[in-house]
Amino acid sequence: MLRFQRPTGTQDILPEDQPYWEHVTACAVRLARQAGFERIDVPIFEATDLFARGIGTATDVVEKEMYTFTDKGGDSLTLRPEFTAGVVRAYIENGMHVRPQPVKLYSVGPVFRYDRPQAGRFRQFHQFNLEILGEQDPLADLEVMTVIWDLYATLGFRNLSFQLNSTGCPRCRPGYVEVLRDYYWRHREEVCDDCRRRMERNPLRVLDCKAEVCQPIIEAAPPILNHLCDECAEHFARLREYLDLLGRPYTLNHRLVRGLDYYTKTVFEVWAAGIGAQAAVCGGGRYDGLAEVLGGPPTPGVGVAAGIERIILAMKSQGIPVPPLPAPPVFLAHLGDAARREAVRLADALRQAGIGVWVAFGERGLKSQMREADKRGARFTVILGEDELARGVATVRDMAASGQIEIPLEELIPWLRERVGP
RNA sequence: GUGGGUGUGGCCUAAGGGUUAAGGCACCUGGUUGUGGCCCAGGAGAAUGUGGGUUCGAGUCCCACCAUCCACCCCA
Repeated sequence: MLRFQRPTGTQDILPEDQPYWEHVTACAVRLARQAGFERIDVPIFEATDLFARGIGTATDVVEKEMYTFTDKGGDSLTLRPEFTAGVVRAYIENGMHVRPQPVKLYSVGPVFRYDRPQAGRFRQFHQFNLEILGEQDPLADLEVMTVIWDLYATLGFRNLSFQLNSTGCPRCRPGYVEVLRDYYWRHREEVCDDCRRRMERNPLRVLDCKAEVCQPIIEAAPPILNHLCDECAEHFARLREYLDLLGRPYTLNHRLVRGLDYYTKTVFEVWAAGIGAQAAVCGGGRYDGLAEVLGGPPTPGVGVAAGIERIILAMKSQGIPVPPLPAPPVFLAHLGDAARREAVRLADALRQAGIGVWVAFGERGLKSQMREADKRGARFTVILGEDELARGVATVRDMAASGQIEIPLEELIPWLRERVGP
């Protein structure tokens, strides 16, 4: 009977899964750097109010998914449910508006949401995050999209679906919301209870409703794209023009509205098949009003967050392979006290020389040590016994070829370095 | 927060209400002096999620709780 187990919705990422994590994050970081993004690390917890104001009090994330606690000083803190609010806070707090604009930042790490876990959904999960701050050019929108796009392509994905929409800005959205309200008012008897409530609190979200009865209503609803102001329409048109220029296929989805309040203009998600009902592997968009809401100078911004667990799930489901992590190529077996002392010295010298070594522990028979060498996947097993010691040599066995030769101890390092060296 | 499925060694699986809960994988040790994989032998490892109840008797039936999985909601 286990005394302790991991908290609900968390997971242990075991060694056998690490090749996926290593590969995904390494690819993501490489692509981000290549496009000029610099790394920023922000705290895992922040003032609760930062998220409440940044994400929006009417959102599910803030209403019911935050891990909030009071610390010993009486401050209300919250484990970050996303990166953007913290990154924008850091931009403001560190006066990054005086740097050459825009500032392009990436982050990787855990985020936390109190949800009921299910396939592809966890309470602690990990995101790879990109933000471009201080730039209103739709080229910035394009760039976060293409870096993410290239990440999926580099990883080897096929059949991903890019969903794109524009949700307007404070100038045009209120007008559209009115049009939508009128429309829903006329259909108030036909839509679900949730949507009647949504019309009051968070009108755009009705477009996202999955209820059967609402589907025909949504289909016939006035699309927001017909109600964008000139600026938003122009922005969206240029973004689409660039996407077409690059030949990046996407699906216009006028129902895509996103759960966070801060989005303006561009919103997008990428969906993957085969990972359960939670198909979104990333989501993002533009948030031109966020910096001001957080007390900073007016600063346009656009960003994206990719869920690493979901990427890995989708890779496994699609059978996408990842390179193995390097393990020590040399296993050092020893027999007897004197040989063990020499083995300790030798292992130290090999590692100093940059050669990875696994040294056998304990006093065991050679058979046992050979079995271990095999399981550890060593390319060479170096055997040091009394015999070898007396003659100043080591037996080196090539595990795959099943052949072995003796090498004088003083030649061992160069001999191995030549074959497995750094 | 709601609904459904599932809980037997580390993992997978067996046990028609009736002996000391069986097997496979993995793990460890041997199979002549110091040699891995295949094979063989042996070993260690579980009071069957927890607590009640029904019964002469419960891994098996009932209830509750917990955990987990899937789905709703929402999202990464």
